[in-house]
Amino acid sequence: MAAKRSEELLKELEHDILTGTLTPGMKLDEKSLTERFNVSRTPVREALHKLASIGLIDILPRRGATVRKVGLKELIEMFEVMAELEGLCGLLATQRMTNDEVQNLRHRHEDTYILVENGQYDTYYDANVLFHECIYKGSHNNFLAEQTMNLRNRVAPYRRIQLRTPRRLETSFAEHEKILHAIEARDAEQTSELLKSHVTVQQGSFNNFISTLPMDLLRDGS
Amino acid sequence: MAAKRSEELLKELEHDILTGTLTPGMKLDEKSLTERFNVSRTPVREALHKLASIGLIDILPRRGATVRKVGLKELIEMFEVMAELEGLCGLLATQRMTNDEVQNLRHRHEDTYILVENGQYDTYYDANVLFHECIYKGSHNNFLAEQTMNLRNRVAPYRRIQLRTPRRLETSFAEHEKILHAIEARDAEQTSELLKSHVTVQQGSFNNFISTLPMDLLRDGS
DNA sequence: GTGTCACGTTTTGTATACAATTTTAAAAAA
DNA sequence: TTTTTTAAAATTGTATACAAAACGTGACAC
Repeated sequence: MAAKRSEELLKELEHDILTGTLTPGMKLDEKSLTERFNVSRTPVREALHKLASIGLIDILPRRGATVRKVGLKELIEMFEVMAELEGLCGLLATQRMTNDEVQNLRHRHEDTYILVENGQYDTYYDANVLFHECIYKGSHNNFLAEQTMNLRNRVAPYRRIQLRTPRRLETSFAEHEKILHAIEARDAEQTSELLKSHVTVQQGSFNNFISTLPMDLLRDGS
Repeated sequence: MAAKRSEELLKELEHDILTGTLTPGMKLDEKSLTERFNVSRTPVREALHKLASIGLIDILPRRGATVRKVGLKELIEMFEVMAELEGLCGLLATQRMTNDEVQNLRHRHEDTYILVENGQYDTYYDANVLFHECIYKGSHNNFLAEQTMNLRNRVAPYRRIQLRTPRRLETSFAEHEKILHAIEARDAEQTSELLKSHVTVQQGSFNNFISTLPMDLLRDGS
């Protein structure tokens, strides 16, 4: 897109936020970043502004940038939208995926079984992302796929928390199996419903998710 | 958000694109903009980058910025997502709007009747936007409302074209009446369905919309 | 006449200098 | 001790200067 250097910064900072190296609330002052990346303030500012418009950081006039803290209300709102987009992806994917694509998805799914058995949380998390991205792309609606991934990234800092919930992996794997089954049966409506609930409530309830969130990651007054 | 000056530029340029003063494909070179707004290149570049991340313009490395030309395929994809978001807004709004909010919406709707009778296209267009924004906000999901408005803005340059389709105003007004009726009846499912179809196919068919699009607004190969 | 290469111009990407505002810190007064 | 004021320091917003890459023009060769 834009400059080469500023694009690198963007990717790196985005990665840091998504993986939790930079947690919500942290300050990002320009000077430190210029030193860290050995560039001038100009590309740093461009990267920051891009992050801001993606929604990953907040920039207040004359007060610098901070990793975005999302209020509880907004987080719930985001999941509400996320569920709908994910459901639409599933609906369209079920109608539009070729048999080859479905088969590919099944293989990808079955390959993750070993990770569940060994309890490899981090690796499973990445594989999980890929599984869902396969469905996004399966919708054959590129714009939708990108929007959904963007939103997924935006809530990622908060999802990673709930990684180590007991039996989380087994539950996720079982739900994936059901979703895959619905796709193979070409039951679009059921795929959509399964995905909508899979996104947020995963296993038990949304309450579990909320309860396990460290409060300091949320905006004050939540 | 960011700087005061660059924020003004952003708004003004966005307005120009949304109203059609700047049409898809036009080049936006930095020098002209610095002269037009009497500022240096720095705020100009910031505004351009923001527009790029909103999706209204394209920035190619070392090749400048152009008002975004959306391919036909992508345009269809965007409307597919738009319909879903609009439908979700309607679904939630029907469940969550207070009686006062519904009443307010009805008044707003009835006020537009005079515009239909007089064939005041431009004024009706604005009123139409407000009507829909009322529903967005009625979802009581601020994040969803913003996302929907953003997407609406992104396709706005292409919607404005079809303004003068014969009997477009009457049809739109009648559909609004039906939507409003479903909301008043608290029939969330019907509201959602009505809105989904209202967004795109308006009156006859999506084909009509596609057919009336000036081809030079679309990317090559569409 | 057409195609290609070279040079000059234009435009973008980056760095740095300057201006303005906010934060902080300390000092003075209550 | 606490609060308020004030000034210095640090940080952000803007402008300009410099570097590098792309575009256009023109000349030369075929």
